[in-house]
Amino acid sequence: MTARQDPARRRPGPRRALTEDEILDAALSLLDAGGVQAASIRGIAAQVGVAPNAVYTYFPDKAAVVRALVERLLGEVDHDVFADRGRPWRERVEALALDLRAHLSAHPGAVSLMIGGRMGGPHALALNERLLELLADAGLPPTDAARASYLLIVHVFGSIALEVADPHQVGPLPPETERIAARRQALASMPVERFPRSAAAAATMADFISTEQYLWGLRRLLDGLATWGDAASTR
Amino acid sequence: MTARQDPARRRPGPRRALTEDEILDAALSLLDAGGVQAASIRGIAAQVGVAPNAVYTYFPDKAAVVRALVERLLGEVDHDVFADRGRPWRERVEALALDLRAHLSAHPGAVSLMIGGRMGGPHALALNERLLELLADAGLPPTDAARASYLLIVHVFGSIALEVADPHQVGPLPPETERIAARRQALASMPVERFPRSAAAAATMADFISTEQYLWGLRRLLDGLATWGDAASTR
DNA sequence: ACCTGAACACCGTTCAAGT
DNA sequence: ACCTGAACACCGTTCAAGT
Repeated sequence: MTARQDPARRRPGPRRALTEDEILDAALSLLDAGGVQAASIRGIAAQVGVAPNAVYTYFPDKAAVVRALVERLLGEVDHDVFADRGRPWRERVEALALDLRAHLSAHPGAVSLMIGGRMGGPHALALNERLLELLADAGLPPTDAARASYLLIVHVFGSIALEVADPHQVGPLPPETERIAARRQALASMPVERFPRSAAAAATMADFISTEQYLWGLRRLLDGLATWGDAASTR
Repeated sequence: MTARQDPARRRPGPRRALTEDEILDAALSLLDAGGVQAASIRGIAAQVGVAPNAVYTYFPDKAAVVRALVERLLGEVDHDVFADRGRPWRERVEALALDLRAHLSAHPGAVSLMIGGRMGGPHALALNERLLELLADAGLPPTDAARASYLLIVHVFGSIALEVADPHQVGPLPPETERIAARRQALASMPVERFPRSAAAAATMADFISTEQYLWGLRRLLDGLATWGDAASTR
């Protein structure tokens, strides 16, 4: 994804005016400011002060830019917060989940890009590796750890994807208090007679801090893994 | 989303040449054949034999077409398979989850459209209502049912989103055997020394039928809900 | 009311040319 | 090797005009 040239033999022409990182900086700032559609090749080029097609000197196509950007964001996750083997494994999973969520929510526009691709770069794999180590520490045999890690990944990315799924807004997620107010307002348009339970559920959920629901789900999931692990060990 | 005209007072001009459903048919066939980018307003118009801007007589903008399409797909889910209150609630949840998965996997291109929006139409709400009824039957108090239903929705849509996340392919998902072969082939490019656990996990998971992993995760999740429900009832 | 042709302001990507 | 201008084949959407 990175170094294309070995810094030896590069004879003619000007040195490159840009770095791949500068291009990704521009892409990310456009993504944050204007959402997915604002992060165009032409927009990036304009931002870094270059002709649109110059970007193709650094990346073969737009998909490569997106992959590199996703990789960079995943690389920002701090592994230390859940690498501490002294703490209970459930706490470590929660720390990882919260850290991932914090990083992804900071760039709502990037979430759909992550889900849209395969997330198979080195940083993605490194995170997966840590999660599998963690589940091995928890006592899960390798096959179960594999399944459990995938389940956890689905929860983390699925939760955040549904959370940021609001095409109206661009830019950073508004503070939680504003989002509660917006949800409450949306309730008014819900036909209560036809969908009484959904209306009641929406009214209840509107007040939840999103992080609360995220962690609640994660804990139910960990409960499921634990009971099943226990059942397996007594089999 | 539908009827814009009451069939009274419509005096001048030609009767409308199309129906909203014909437009959605075209959108869906393009989506299935060529993925999200093929389902363009211009493509739809060409498919139904009309100028691009004629579509705007039926829908205010592309987002409205997408919303209507999502609603239609969600409306195709058969409520009977999980409405039977005689069966155990876990079986009913599994039936719903499998049915939803079958419908969504039939149109891989539509998955990102569903996650990208709010899914707040009548059919989406009707499904949510059924799920909440089901969880109430299971004995969950309303607040817990609300949280649990959201958790289940995250699992269903998150699983399918990650599953179809392969921008290379368009059209229907290949049969499971082909996908296993593809996953096995992708393993070759994984750096085993750097990511031993991920490599082993990928090797294991490659052989799993996806439906198997989907149901495995769902059951862990239901286990978590059950233990927690029990704990709550003994509180 | 519904459809059309033409246009506007965008895309991603390619190609030939300059240095 | 890197960048440019120009072009190609697309988008979604709007507008004035026809019936």
